[in-house]
Amino acid sequence: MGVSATPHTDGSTVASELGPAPRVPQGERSRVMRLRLMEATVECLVELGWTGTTTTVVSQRAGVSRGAQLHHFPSKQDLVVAAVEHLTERRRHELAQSAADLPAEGRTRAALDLIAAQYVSPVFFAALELWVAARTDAALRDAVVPLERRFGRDAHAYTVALLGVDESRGRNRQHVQATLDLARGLGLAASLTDDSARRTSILDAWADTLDRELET
Amino acid sequence: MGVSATPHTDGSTVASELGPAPRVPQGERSRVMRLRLMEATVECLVELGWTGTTTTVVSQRAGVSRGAQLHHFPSKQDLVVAAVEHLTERRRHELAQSAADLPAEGRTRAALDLIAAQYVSPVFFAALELWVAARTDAALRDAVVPLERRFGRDAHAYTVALLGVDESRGRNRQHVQATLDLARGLGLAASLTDDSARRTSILDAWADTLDRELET
DNA sequence: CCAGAAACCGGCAGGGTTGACTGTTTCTGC
DNA sequence: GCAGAAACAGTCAACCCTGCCGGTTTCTGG
Repeated sequence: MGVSATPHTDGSTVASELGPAPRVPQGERSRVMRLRLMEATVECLVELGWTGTTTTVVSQRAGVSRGAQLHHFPSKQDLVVAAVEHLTERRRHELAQSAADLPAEGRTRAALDLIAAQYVSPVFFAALELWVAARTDAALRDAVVPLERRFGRDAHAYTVALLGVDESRGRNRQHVQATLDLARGLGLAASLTDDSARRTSILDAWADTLDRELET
Repeated sequence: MGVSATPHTDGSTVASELGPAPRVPQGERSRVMRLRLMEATVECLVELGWTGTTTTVVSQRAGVSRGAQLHHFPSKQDLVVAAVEHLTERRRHELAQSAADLPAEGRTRAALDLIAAQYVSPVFFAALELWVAARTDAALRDAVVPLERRFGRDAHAYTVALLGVDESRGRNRQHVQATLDLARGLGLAASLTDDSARRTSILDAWADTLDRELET
């Protein structure tokens, strides 16, 4: 056979050759692999939905062999639960990050935009897939409910801070919760059709309402 | 419930036995079969979710042979699309039916209960499954979007009538839409955990707000 | 340097879903 | 009453998803 070209390395260059062994510690390799798989899972949820998120597709998209995948996540349950936790962390992170400084003028309206943005985003759509799938999947539900509860608390606290309201006064607490539930409803609507104009109009009115209804 | 008819056999009963030919016209038989299949599809969506709604399970639940099912709905697409239309009709029907007479006292709050009830119900959960699945399924989306749009219009008109508002005034239109989106968000939340107490509290506050914000 | 462990690989079997196919029964029009 | 059409029944092949398996490579501790 052609002894000639095509030695595996083909790096027929001089000597040095790079240390053939990058020498990556196992803990790090494992961490990266798991992260890649969880990220790919979330991507699949966004683009293909819950039904389209199969272990095979996830491993392909992550560029991970099926064997390696099964090594890190023995069952699909394990993978999905890890992905849910990962996703929740991402949502909480995006939440904290978006706490930009708001203008004094029209602060409420600007805050509503920040909040609504959390619910009109790929990350929310992925969570929505999990949320709906969990309704009829006991195991998934057990994983989703507590995480969502925690996220809900964070979102609530975040909204309170953004709007600068005193929760103990009047019905401020209810108004904040209504704001979040409204945002969820708007996000759900946005998942099928782009209705940003309608949404803007509703939020405009809602901001004025809040300014009148919130007790300071 | 009790699936009546099932005239199979095993009726080892006495004599008379069969009225030899019930003589049911084909059009009627076909209509009944299709209806049974569509109903079973909706039931499966509610209880098993989109993923669990397989053609096999549907045919079993409907008490229809696989052959007959495939005769009426050649592909799963056909079945689901028909079920979506059927479901939309049911939703519109429930809508119209629930227009009970409201007390003059606390009319707004009572109206909100009627509206919210539309979004905290098995029928809504079935629609939710379809809604979410349609996000990543082009064919399903084409079937769902126009129907949902029409239902949205009906729901809007219904809400306007219930609340007795003049849409042309001020931001009444936005407030009505916000009410519906809020209801959607509450329904979504209710699909995972029973939070009726929280929901009641929010609606209480929202009723008062509406009474103040709606321009007469 | 060398066991042993962990990470990684690709193929395979079992189970399930879909839709097509061949018959059989029931109705319709003449 | 009789063809022909529609409704109905049950099975089968192709396909996909999941999880397991033996084997290989890479790292870790001594």
